[in-house]
Amino acid sequence: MTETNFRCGLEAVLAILGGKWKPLIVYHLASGSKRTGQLRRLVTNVSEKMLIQHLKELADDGVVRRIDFQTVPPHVEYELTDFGRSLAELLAPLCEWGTRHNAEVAMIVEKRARVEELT
Amino acid sequence: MTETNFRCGLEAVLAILGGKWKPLIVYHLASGSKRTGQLRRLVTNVSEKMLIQHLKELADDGVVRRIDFQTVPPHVEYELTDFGRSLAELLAPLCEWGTRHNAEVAMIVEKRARVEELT
DNA sequence: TCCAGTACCAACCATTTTGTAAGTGTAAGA
DNA sequence: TCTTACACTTACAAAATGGTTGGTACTGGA
Repeated sequence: MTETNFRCGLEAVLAILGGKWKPLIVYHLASGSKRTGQLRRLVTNVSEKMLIQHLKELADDGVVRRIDFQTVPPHVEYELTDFGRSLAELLAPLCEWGTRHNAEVAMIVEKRARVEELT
Repeated sequence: MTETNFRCGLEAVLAILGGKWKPLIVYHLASGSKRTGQLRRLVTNVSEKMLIQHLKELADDGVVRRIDFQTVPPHVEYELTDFGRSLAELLAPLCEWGTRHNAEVAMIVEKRARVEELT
């Protein structure tokens, strides 16, 4: 069995958080456990299906913990594990950068939209 | 025209670096300008087509600068802009985390591969 | 009795992303 | 003369990811 080897540490992080929604899910869980519906409202544009799927993958990978309160209607909460928290800590500087450069990035996104309209 | 609004700074970062290969491209350019072939060899598993495409997008977004030496055969180098460098700085802690947790992540990846074999 | 709420599933479909292959032009070297 | 190298393009195909819809079960409230 060949050992998985990453060229650099970044590949390892991307292997865990590389999904489209995963960084945002982990980010929102950094402030405390959340129910599925809460996450659905917090994560912009995510569909229910993809939220559930990525949560499942994050749980399988040991990044989040799923807590089923065994009630009806169902009450489920997701929280970060220690492993997940260590990942969430990495996201803080990204958030700060994004907040500082919000205007620049917004311009870039709008410029892309304009270019797309022309093609 | 509606203004692009991000729910959090992380969305802004993902809007720029969210492509599959973009974080790795920016990471490798952090150590200095590179030619296309060099990047191809450094970025694990990337196809030529996707490398070129993501480089183009990063150049369009002002993250990298493309330098054409106007020779034959062609000699082109890519380097980070100041904007790109500020992004690359964000990746350093991710690399460190990934290096520290290399073994854990490798196990996760291998466990996924085993689960996939069973389904 | 009916409806809302919750969390999730499965089937099917759509979209996006990626990969492969063949091609371009031209200087330099074999 | 032919081949190699470079960087990139285009067309087509494949794979991956994502979205929609209808469904499940069951308590509690209207």
